Amino acid sequence: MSTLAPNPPAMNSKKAEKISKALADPNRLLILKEIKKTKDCLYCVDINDILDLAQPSICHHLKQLTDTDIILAEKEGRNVKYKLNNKVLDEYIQFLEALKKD
Amino acid sequence: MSTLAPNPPAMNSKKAEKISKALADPNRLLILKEIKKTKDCLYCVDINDILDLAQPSICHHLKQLTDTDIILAEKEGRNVKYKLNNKVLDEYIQFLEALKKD
DNA sequence: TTGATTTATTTAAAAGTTTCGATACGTTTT
DNA sequence: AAAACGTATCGAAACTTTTAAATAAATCAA
Repeated sequence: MSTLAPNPPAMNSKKAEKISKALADPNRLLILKEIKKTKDCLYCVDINDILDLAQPSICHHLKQLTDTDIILAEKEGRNVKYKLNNKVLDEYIQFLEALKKD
Repeated sequence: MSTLAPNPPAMNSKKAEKISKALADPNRLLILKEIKKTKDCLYCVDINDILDLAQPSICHHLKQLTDTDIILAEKEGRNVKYKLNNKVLDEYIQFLEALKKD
């Protein structure tokens, strides 16, 4: 590991702000809860049954979540499946923990 | 403890959504970081030096944070001092943890 | 009591987000 | 190849949030 080009920190205020924004919506929290329920990954197609929203709106919310990497998308034919990114969620939690520790 | 009137859960999606919203702003994250720096509590008056915002805007941001109880306000003469509410932050973190565990 | 200081509220404009219809794109099925 | 299916993008309307000027309210100092 070079001493001249250190890795950027895993989480910073800018990223934490974006993740907070991604979590700041009831529909997106519902999506995350559904992903949890599946125990593995959730198909985009199934979100239509859960949220009372038009397809472009669901797409928009999924984009907010994937853009922060809090969920990961994987294409499977014409479907897309989503799963939680534990790593990023943990980094966000560490950022929050750091607000209290001193 | 009565079995007929159980306590509401400490954290739920609605509250988590509000806290996420409160955290979803760079100025508010800066306020939280400043509170951490003070090691105890931050005076409202000092936030003017930190944020490049008019006084009513600072007041607005502090209200977003106090409304979720993520910070606690205490009046001291004509000043107000703020400190982090570890309890609520921990409850929020537990909510996030619950999104991954199954 | 008067003036200075600090915080809160009101109002309104600017900026940002959410929503959906229309439509495009990629993949599978027939 | 054509139709069907699932997802993504565009554009515009509705809604929410952020900002600050003006002003009010509360406390302190002279």
